[in-house]
Amino acid sequence: MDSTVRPYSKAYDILRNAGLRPTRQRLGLARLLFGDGDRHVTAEQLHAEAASANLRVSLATIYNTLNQFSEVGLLREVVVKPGRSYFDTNTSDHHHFFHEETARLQDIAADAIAVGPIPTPPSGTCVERIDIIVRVKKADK
Amino acid sequence: MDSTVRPYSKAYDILRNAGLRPTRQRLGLARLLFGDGDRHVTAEQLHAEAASANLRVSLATIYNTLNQFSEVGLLREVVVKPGRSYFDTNTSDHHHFFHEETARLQDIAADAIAVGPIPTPPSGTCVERIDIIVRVKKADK
DNA sequence: TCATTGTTTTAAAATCATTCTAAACTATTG
DNA sequence: CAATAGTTTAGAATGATTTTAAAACAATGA
Ligand SMILES: [Mn+2]
Ligand SMILES: [Mn+2]
Ligand SMILES: [Zn+2]
Ligand SMILES: [Zn+2]
Repeated sequence: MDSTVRPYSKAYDILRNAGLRPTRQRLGLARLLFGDGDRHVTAEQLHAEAASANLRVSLATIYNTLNQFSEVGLLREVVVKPGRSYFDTNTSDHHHFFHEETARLQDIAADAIAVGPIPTPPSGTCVERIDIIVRVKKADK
Repeated sequence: MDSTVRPYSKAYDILRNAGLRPTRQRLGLARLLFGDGDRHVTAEQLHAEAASANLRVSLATIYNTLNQFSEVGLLREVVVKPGRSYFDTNTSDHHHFFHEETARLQDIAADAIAVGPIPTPPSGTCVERIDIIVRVKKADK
């Protein structure tokens, strides 16, 4: 609870619960990712942030960690832009604004968009997830 | 109209109307893309299809053409999967099922999903497009 | 505490989709 | 046709991501 006194205890618990070894790199990245509010990060962004925080982590480890965290449900991958993956610390049901110019994602609460019934999925398939992306751009004056 | 007699006349008109020179490559690709119903293709798929149809086109030209067609509104790019771009011959307002296992897209008519009002876009921005992707997977028995 | 063992990290190379370059080719216009 | 601008292409380059294999580390239980 008191992350001033034990700054890694929350990260530690998150990793323990997920069945991942609490290594220095994973603890540091978990703290950056889950320390403070919901986030949408790319691998490069997180890598830069880790460097700023004096956490030495290779880019390969950033990718490994983001993928592992996604596999165990700590993160969710969001696909909005060709050639780049975003990882979302908000794993609950919700949607996104995507700012085309700045390439930033912003959450939309699930209950902020009323979606009617979805057409019956093709036979033999079931719905796994519904993604709604509201692409916005700078309002042209 | 009668593409049996003048097999390229439709493709020719499409290119003329779009202000693109009717080259052999573009005519052939337009015929593959727009010849018969709505399609969702990747660059590699179209390249393979062109080869099967004895149309010699480099992959660079496939990419150039898909991008040019998208710029003039003949195609629309759909982002559903990290690391791969899909191009949709259906440029009208609609949504998609995405089959995770087969990586195939399938149209959902715009009026088949009732979407309530979207939350007000962040200040200074306006909505450019709303993408809904219903991810489906094989129904686990 | 220490040795053992399996896991993780990493630098570096590899991969894959896509774009770029610059030279050869082609459609268009006069 | 000739001249010109637009197009195609092989091959190189790019950029994100993954893989490799060797070194570093965490866990376990004498
Ligand atoms: Mn992934
Ligand atoms: Mn593009
Ligand atoms: Zn989100
Ligand atoms: Zn479509």
